[in-house]
Amino acid sequence: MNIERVKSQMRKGVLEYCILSIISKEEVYASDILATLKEAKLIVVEGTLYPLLTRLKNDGLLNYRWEESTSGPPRKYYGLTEMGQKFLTEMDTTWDELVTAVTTTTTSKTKK
Amino acid sequence: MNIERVKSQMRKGVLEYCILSIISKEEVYASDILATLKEAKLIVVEGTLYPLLTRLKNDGLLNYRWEESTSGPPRKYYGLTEMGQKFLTEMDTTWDELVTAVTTTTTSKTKK
DNA sequence: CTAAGATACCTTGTAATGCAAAGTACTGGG
DNA sequence: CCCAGTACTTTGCATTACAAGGTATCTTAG
Repeated sequence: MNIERVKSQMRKGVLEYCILSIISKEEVYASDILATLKEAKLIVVEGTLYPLLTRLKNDGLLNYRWEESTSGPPRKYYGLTEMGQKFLTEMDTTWDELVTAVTTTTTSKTKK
Repeated sequence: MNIERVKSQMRKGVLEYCILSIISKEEVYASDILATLKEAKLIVVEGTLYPLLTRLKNDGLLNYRWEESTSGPPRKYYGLTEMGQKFLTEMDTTWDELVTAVTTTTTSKTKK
């Protein structure tokens, strides 16, 4: 047990949320997402992101289009589907509730 | 993919944190913890909690003492060890950082 | 044309762990 | 003695983040 494992653990729970949120702002491809997450100190590696994007796409939350690049192979630009947007809204609520729940738990007075 | 799975997913990440926090306030036994989490809308079941408590104990973050009950089998009352308290402090920081990171990610303007 | 390097996407194997469900054990009432 | 209630434990399964390695495309240098 170490603090790194805990951080990773906490990250897991909000990864999908953050990714959907990033994609909702503009069409991006994998490296953009990695960069944005890194900026926010949410470290994620390729091996985590790609399968996750595929999963979200298979669930109908995302779609993508290929776009040529001037410096390498074509990229998959992801966008939110209507369903994805609806889902993101629900996740906003879920996140708020979680923050409230944690705050309650970690700050409430002893009862008895 | 459904919103319930996402909630469950998010919950996972903060479970240990919340449990340590609850125990830090007073010595409690499993059912107390379940009740407190339930109040905060963090649904957890026995099969999740018990192994987790055992893990935290094996990691030296918790200790416990048996206490007789007037209405059933004896109870394990858990308390934080010194190491557990230190760990909890780190988790406080980790949680704050995560909230900041998510807030940043989900509210930041489009860059480019 | 070829080789090398950069970029981008994908796959495989592993370990961790939340959860459902079932099991064990202690207590007191009828 | 049996049953209901309480408390703790165990087993099997499914999910999934991550590390590591693989494949494919494009550009540039020679």
